[in-house]
Amino acid sequence: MRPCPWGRVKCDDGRVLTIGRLARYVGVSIKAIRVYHDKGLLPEPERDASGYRRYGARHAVDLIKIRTLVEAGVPLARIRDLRSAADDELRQALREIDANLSARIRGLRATRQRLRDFADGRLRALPAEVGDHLDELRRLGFTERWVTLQSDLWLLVFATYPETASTMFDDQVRILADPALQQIVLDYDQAHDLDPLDARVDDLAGRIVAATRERYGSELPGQDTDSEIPALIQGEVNASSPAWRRLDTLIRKSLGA
Amino acid sequence: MRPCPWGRVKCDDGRVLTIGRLARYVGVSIKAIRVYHDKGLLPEPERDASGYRRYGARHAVDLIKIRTLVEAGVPLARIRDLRSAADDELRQALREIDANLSARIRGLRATRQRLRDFADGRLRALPAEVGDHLDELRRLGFTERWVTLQSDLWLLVFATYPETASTMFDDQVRILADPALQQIVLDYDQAHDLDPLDARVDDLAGRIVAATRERYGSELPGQDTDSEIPALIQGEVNASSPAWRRLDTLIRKSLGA
DNA sequence: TTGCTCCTCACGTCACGTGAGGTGGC
DNA sequence: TTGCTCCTCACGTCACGTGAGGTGGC
Repeated sequence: MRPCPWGRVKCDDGRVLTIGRLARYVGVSIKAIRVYHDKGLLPEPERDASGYRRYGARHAVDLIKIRTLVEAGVPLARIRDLRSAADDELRQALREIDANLSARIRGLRATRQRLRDFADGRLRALPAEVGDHLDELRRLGFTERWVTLQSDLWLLVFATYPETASTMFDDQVRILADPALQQIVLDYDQAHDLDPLDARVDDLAGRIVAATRERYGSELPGQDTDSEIPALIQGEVNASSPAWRRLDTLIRKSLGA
Repeated sequence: MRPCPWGRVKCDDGRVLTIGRLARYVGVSIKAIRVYHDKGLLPEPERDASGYRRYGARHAVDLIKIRTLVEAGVPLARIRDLRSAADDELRQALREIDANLSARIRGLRATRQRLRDFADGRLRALPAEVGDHLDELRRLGFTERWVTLQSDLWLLVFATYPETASTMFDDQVRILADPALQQIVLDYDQAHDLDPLDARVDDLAGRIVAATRERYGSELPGQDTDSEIPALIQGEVNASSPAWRRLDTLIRKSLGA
């Protein structure tokens, strides 16, 4: 190797890099550099006789920092402001950016996993057991409205909570296997068209509360989850029938939820 | 738990979610959903009596897929095209997206490490040894031009190749410690102002080639690196002096590079 | 002279965000 | 009636990309 194989970077006046060389060197576009000038991220260098910008090593180093922050997802305006920030303010900002970056990496990993689930077809069709379950509902005398509702419901639950969906589904299957509980669900379905003030609504609410207490005790499931899915789904159910709406109100009051 | 705590998702006609509910549910903005409609990513649902869009579970599932692909960085136009893609084409696309995602995660990790280096001040000032080295150069009789050149050079190298910069630097220090090699570097510095055709240029080139062969044998360092930094730096050196330019040509020819 | 790089507007793009002005359900 | 959600333009924004039309060095 020659005594100074990397002995060049500057010429006589110390600024030799043209904008194109600087861009290729640091790995950003020429346009990006000009934008950084316009927005005050990178000081404009002096011009040579032809009006060309001439950059020195200092610019290259600054630009590398800027590029790194841009890659980290920091807005250009923020990067500009950080130029004039105090030292500990800068440190604090870098800590935040680091935490942000770490969150984004975790998010991308989750995204990757979800895409693999898609590729595995986990979302293209519901598990076969769900189809069997829907057929079973029809056989048991549930309305088509109820079956469709259940179909869409499980699609959503399996799509958004694949980890716990199977557990929830198995619970439903077991409920349907108990004749007394099955009857309650059938009555829930039929209550759709009742007058909200019909005594049968009150009666059904009482039976549901009792069955729920017996099955789950005082620790109601679905309360500890941080998802808003239960609330959303119940809201949609309520929207479709005044009787169902009143049923929900009564149950909610009794269970103290 | 009530027999059907998540039995709601649809009302009579099967589409109960308004755009706002759907948006909150899936975790995207209302505007984003409307954009996906406009660009053909998500089919427009039917409207209710008020002209409001009413969505079903199918839309929610589709939207979750879209959001996941968007998070993965897939352009909207691409996502739209994938809707009508054949099955194995889709699988191929998902493989590419996965590879892409993996590369982005790696990139973000590298960015994170570089930001930590910045925070540690590894770039704010050069290592102290570099400053000592520059002082040493002045003491040895190098021109200020050479010293400035070296300063900017090491700033760049340490900024872009922190891993190997120290190795390269140590090599330079050892070269300067050898009196014969030191003289060659001094002559390189002085050659800046020679006439390119001066016989001393040819002589210096010969000595550099011999010294390089002796020091590194046939295996020249810097050739195997995938970086274009050496070439860039040499280009800048050459630009500042016709004599240096000719020197580079002669050396290059002799070493067969 | 040719080809390459550079210059400065200026408009385009991508994925939305943000009112402007109006309507519909509890 | 009030407050909330929804509707449709339409323009704004962020970080550049992309010519348009012209100049300068080998």
